[in-house]
Amino acid sequence: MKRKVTLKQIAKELDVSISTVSKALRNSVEISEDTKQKVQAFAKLYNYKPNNIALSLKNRKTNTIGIIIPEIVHHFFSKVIRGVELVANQRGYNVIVGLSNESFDKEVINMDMLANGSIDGFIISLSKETLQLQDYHHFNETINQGMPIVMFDRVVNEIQCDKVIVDDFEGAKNAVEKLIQNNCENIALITTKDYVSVGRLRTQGYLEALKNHNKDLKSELILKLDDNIDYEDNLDALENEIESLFKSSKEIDGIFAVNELYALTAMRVATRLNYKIPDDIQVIGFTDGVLSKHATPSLSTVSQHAQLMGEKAAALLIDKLENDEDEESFQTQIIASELVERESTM
Amino acid sequence: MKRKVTLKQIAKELDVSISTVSKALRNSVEISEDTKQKVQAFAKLYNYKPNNIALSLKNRKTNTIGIIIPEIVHHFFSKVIRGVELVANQRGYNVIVGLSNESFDKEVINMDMLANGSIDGFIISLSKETLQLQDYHHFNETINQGMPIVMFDRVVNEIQCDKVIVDDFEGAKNAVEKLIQNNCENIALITTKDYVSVGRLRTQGYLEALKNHNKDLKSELILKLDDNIDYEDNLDALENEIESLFKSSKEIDGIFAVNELYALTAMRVATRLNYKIPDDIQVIGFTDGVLSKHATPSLSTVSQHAQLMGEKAAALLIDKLENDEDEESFQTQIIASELVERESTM
DNA sequence: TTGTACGCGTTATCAA
DNA sequence: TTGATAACGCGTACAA
Repeated sequence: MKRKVTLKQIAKELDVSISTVSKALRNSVEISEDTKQKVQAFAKLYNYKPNNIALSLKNRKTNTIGIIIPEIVHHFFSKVIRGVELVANQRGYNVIVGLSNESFDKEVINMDMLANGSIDGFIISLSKETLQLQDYHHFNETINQGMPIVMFDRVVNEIQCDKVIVDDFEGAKNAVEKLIQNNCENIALITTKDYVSVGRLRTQGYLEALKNHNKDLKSELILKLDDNIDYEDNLDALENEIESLFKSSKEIDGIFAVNELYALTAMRVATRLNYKIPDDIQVIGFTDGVLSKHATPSLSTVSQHAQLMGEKAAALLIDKLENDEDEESFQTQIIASELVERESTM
Repeated sequence: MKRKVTLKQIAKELDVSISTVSKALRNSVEISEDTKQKVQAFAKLYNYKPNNIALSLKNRKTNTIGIIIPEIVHHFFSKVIRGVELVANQRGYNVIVGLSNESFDKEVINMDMLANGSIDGFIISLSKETLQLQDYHHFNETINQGMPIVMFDRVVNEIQCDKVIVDDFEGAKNAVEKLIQNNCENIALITTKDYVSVGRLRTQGYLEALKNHNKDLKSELILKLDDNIDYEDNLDALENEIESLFKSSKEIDGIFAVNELYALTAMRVATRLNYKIPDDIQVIGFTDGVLSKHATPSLSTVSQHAQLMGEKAAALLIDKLENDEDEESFQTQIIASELVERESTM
């Protein structure tokens, strides 16, 4: 087992100084051809590679970016990571992943672990708990220490940084207008409580669409679910909620749901109640997930272009890292959503 | 914007030496209570945290582990990451993620990027291309340089290291025996070409189950698909292949598929051909994915316990990292798979 | 009780 | 053309 070889070892072996070796390997003109050849050959033989940690310390630059997300077993977030990784790698950066698991404390701990020199900047989507507590001190502290942050998807006005978001409002509005176009008269909304920013915006998009088409807002058509409950492990509860919705208003002929699970479950409940999709009821969800495509009938969705969000976030961050001029200007990039029509709409 | 504070700055500010500060912060008995208090108060005020990079360099230990996977937008792999991250964080490690994207070259590049000091050890699942090329030099080099590797799921005998795998053979055998128990007479197998180790083992499990129950092997019941084709973007092609299978042998009443997509598509094709599931045909897939649970009918699967694999892999790696005694003994941990029965079987 | 010196691996600057 | 030195930030053995 041969340990990793260092400049020092090469220098000793060849009986030259460390700095000569360093220069020779970087092809400095200061060094004679002879020495260069000798050193380079030796280095190649022993597969010398500079130690990244030493370089990071010296350059005060790790070439690593940290991404903190609430959950990784989720298509949206894993696609974002894929996008981040793609751009990061292209530009010579590594990606270190931290999971907050929707917990404020874990978010803080993870950031603390990384903020002490391990990375050059953060890409973050807020945990639900953080959104509820509205405690953003850890972000502001990090930013104050000169470490740039790019937030995506779940963002918040209180934090001054670059942001990448999807046009939740427009996406929702377009989806609902599509349903209206398709002659839906009573469009239900299945959404989350308001503290999750994206849920709120999508709800507003729904309202706006109704307003634009002079449709009355009927409160019995809106189902606000507690996003803290993991309905994935509790499908019965979710089905019951949705069934109540159907029963409280028998004329529902369209559904817009702010996530995949709600939309899918709505389809299942509707089918069980003998509605035909899309003839009796049309459904659109807001998601980048895979379930929609494989559902029967397949579910029309508002696609969020998660991977693109990741790519943009990484590009934004790296641009900031590599532009020394620390102009304190922040931008918010908005990714256009896209309505993907499948069998659940006409 | 206050930059991160260092020992040096604190020392200067308080007019003591750097080492005094260092010792005071670590509560050394060498330092007077007075000085300690003063230093600690100051450090707290300025939120001093030791620089990880400097520590890594000094200790030649990064407390970071690298995980290289073929693909992140995939439930199996993201669950593995979740498991790795869970254990790593508990034990004070960070996780840096590299994606090979099923490419040999990217696998090598990613490992090179990380192997030069950035991490203490690797957790890896081989890319398809690596499995095909059977070129494992980069792993052996890494191991020879004293960096431990733990491989999971897609492993290979040629590499001497710790491994975590699911009992693909047993899992497949049990699944097929379940179908036999449920009175299936003609059980088809939808699998991949043999270079992917897990596909091969699952195929062998199928064969073994038939043999154990004195069933003849009918080659027309076995469909071997090219795993290099991304059927997710090419569902029609997949459906055609499977439809041919059905047509070449009309008596199929059971299907075992080595992944979720194959199983799901088989169900869809069967339904289209007017088979009733599970009455006419029963189906079992091998997967940890979400599609199975939400499919109609829901799909029975052999669960791989991906998160547990990640946890075990991380524990194995960290154990090795923290046991200085470099006994060269490698173990292979086998995770028991579990048959999850849903509506596609009786 | 405090401070000095050294080393982790690298590069840049300056001296020889 | 080559080498010595300092610096990045930290911890520790040893000296004062």
